[in-house]
Amino acid sequence: MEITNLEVPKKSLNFIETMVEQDLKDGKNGGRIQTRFPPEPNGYLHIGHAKAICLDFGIARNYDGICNLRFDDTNPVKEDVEYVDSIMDDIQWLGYQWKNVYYASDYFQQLWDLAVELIKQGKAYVDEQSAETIAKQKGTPTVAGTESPFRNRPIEENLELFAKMNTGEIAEGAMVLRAKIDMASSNMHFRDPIMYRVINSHPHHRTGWQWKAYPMYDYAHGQSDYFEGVTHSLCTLEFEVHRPLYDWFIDQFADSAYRPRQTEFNRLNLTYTVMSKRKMLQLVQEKLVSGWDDPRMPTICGLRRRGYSPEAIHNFIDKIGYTKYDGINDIGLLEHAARETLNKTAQRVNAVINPVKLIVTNYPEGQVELMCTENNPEDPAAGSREIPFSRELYIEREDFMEEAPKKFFRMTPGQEVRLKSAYIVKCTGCLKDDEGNITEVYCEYDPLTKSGLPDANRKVKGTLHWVSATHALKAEVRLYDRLFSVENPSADERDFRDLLNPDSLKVLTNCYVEPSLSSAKPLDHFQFQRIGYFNIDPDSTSEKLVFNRTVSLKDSWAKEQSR
RNA sequence: UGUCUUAUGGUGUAAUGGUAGCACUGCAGUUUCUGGAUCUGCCUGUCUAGGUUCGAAUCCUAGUAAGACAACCA
Repeated sequence: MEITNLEVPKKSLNFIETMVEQDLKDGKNGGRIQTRFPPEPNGYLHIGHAKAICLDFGIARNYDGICNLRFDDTNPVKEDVEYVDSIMDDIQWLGYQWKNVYYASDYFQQLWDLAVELIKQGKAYVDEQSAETIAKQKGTPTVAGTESPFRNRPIEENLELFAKMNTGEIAEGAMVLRAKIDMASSNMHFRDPIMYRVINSHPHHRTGWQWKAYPMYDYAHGQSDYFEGVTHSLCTLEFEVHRPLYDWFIDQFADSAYRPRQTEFNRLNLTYTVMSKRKMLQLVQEKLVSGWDDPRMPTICGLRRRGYSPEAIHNFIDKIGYTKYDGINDIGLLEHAARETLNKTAQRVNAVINPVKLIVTNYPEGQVELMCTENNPEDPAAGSREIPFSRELYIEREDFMEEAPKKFFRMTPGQEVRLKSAYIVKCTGCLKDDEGNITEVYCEYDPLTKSGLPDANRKVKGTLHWVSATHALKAEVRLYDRLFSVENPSADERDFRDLLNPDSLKVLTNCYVEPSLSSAKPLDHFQFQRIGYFNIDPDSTSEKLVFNRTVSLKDSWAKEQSR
């Protein structure tokens, strides 16, 4: 008998999926589903874009549709090919493939022709007023605007001037083309919006100096959607007020029942993070971070370098959902998604990041034993490996206390602890230098408690990680923490640069890791046992290993201590 | 004194007129050769006031609060 998955609860749909399914049911647009991801190539993609990418590409994937990548490159002043390449890399790294790559600049001629058409219909005009005057005439949300004196100039004159706007004869800022709609509209975007402006100071990254007049977003975006056959144009909430204009432009030219439809969802806000391109660019340019891929940045490349896997990011995006409520997500949820994903996949290794020497005084000098240890207790298929044990080891400095509180289950004189995958040892004391710093810790091992032997099953409160002093590899470890010290930097009145967390990066240069790590490659991720998840930084070389901390393990002892 | 949008535990998100659920966080416990992970339990919520209905988080009205919109940016 066929077993159905009746017990598996159906994941509830978000409001956009609900709409898509309804459209499909209604046979809208011939049952076609087409989305697009429309970045402007003026910056690197961040986790907020990942949310949009997962929606745009995910809808297409789940409903048998297509998703195109379209660069919204209508402003040559800000855009650059550098960004085009990184954007494509990041999308693919997230696991998506577009059907086609398009550029709004592909449509410059088509858009131009349509604008000419609009002028001929008397629905657009060339305005010669300054930007300031136009802004002043726009009125305010509660006060109607006033009409431009150029609003009713003859169609022939408009056509002539519009042509000149693109030849270089007209100075930048001297003229614009405006749609003639309604200067008294309660929607500010209807007060004769600008369709074209002159830019002749910058070449376009694809069309060079060919165009001098460039279309504005409201005109270009919707028409591009229309040209391509987009059915669902998904964007963030701040474009809600633009939607009537989006529809207006399409209504001017549509020649069939097909209509792209814009739907807005909430953008991603994260605590202890800024998500604005402008602020991120400032952090990079002012060298407050090491670059767009600084592991503290919320950029996709930053998260990648930090050690986040695409799965971890998908896991996070799945948890936060899509709604119309503009809230702020706890970055702890992103960190949780990383732990949850990495826990199942990360190879466990021993690394001591703040070392103190531990000498097993009754262990034969010169002897080395290879201890067998699991690669990942969460994944039996991950197998096991051997790690060398010897008389002189390194353990974490914090794992020893000369005078310890009752609940300290680690190394302290007279107390037994387990050295993971090796022996149970009893601490016998320590050596201090003249200033009272602990330089060596001593213990004795019980040969009958080697892992795997019956006596090893003895209950011991604490288990410590360790590396063999002579076999360990020296490494640099970069401990990253939240970039900002306040929960919502964007809502803070102070300059966001004054809100940076001074402890967001700590570099530890005197660390030791187990020898198996010699073959690790950049971006390989690991769990440093009892410490956290780490990956290999691209700066790493075979002479000098460099690790980044992705996220720490939950630490209930630290919590206990901070009470 | 405009237009548009939103309001469910501390945070995010479900419930599509019919028992307010899930995740994160927090707390307590279980278990453990990672003070991790696992497992269990607990705390905490429908903005307010009316209305429609046998029945409202859901529909209607009015308030309140929050956000977006007045770039030759996207």
